[in-house]
Amino acid sequence: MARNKHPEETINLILDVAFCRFMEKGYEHTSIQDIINNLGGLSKGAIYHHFKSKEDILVAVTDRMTKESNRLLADIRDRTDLNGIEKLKAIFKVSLNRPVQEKLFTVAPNMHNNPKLLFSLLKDTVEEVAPKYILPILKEGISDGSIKTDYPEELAELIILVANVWTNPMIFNSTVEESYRRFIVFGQMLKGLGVDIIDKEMTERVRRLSSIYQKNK
Amino acid sequence: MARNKHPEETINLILDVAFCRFMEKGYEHTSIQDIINNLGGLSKGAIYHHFKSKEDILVAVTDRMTKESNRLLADIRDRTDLNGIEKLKAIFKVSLNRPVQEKLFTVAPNMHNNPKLLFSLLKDTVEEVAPKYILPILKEGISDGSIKTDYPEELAELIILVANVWTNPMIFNSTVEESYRRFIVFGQMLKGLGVDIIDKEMTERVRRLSSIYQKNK
DNA sequence: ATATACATACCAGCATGCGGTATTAAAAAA
DNA sequence: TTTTTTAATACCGCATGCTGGTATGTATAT
Repeated sequence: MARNKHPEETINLILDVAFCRFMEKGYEHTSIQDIINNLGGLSKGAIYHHFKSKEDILVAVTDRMTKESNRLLADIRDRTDLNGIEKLKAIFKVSLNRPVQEKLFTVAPNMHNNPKLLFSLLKDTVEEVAPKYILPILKEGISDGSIKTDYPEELAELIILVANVWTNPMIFNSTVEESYRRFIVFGQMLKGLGVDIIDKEMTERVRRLSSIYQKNK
Repeated sequence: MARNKHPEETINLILDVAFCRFMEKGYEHTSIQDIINNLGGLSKGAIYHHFKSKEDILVAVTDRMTKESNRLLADIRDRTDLNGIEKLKAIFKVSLNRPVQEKLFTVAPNMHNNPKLLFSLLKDTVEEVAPKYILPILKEGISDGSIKTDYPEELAELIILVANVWTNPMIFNSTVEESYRRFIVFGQMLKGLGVDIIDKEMTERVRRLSSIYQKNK
């Protein structure tokens, strides 16, 4: 294949293919050759020109995954028309409704094959999402009186970790009803911590999302 | 090396070495050869005689890790001198005080290198510990009136997952004070869910445990 | 005698390294 | 402006060493 005038296209192609392979077969069971075979003519040299290792590809893939999701969170965080607790509620509402979520479910990744990718996302949740997006919102909520806690840092971690991990059917497989009940208990947990934001519309949305996921499994 | 009259010793030796290597270098970065080199003369044939694959070794290692901990839980679950909520409290008290916990901290395993091992433990927590040990206790608590919830299955998962994962410094690195605050927020969460079992003695124990871990890191 | 507990030799597949080539953009020369 | 030079980039594909795993051999315990 001839040299590409726009190498970013090549990089994106590699990431696209790698993402799909990782999701379908898992990171560990995807070989570089496997990626190459789905690259449409590109070779091993191309990959190692743009990425320094297989792991480097994984990092790039996960970065791309979290980046757009985090942009969404940043938008809500920086709004001025909502108070703290309203922003928190908005985050969950938007997260549940973004199309990417359905798209991801359609690819139906089985995180059981992907401990490495899973852990990257876990790490991102605690080390990036919690302090950069949830914590500022909680602090704002404390200021404006809509949220009460003595430990905003820890509360931010707990909330987003439980939401992103435990209620995630890609990680902990569950039936539609189990997902639904998990989300309800999650809501009770939040309420018990003084953050009452989960409403019927959201729990129903979880039911729908979960059934979409089940169908594509 | 000649044939061993007690093959279980060989098995245990392999598991001991593998455990250490996995903890130090991570499962993925530990090669079979690496294990062999620390086996004192044993060869590849020995390993593949007792274990069918590298992954099989990992499973055996994690099984050995969880087995004794689960026995502890079973003992409490089957006691007749405590009601539901007292058993739950006993579980956390005992878990925090067992010597194995300190021993494990002394090896100071870094779960960041071990997504696969971590995920095994995660899976065990949700699929074994929650339904087999925590759930029966919750149900007993519902019967005797000491615990109230409409979703005992999910509550069991949530409680033990947050306890085992989020408050675990081996997984989510944290300072002594952060560990302490996490555990307090965990206690608040439980209280909010109608399970008030975390007392001062336990939070102080967390502080001590965490400082032991920090020292050995 | 035979099943068990290992040892040894070997294999296919893997990630990665690397010498080489084609293409492009930029600078220099015309 | 056009042409030539230069150097950096994009890519190729085989070589290499290591990996998990297997096949087969051998000695020992029962």
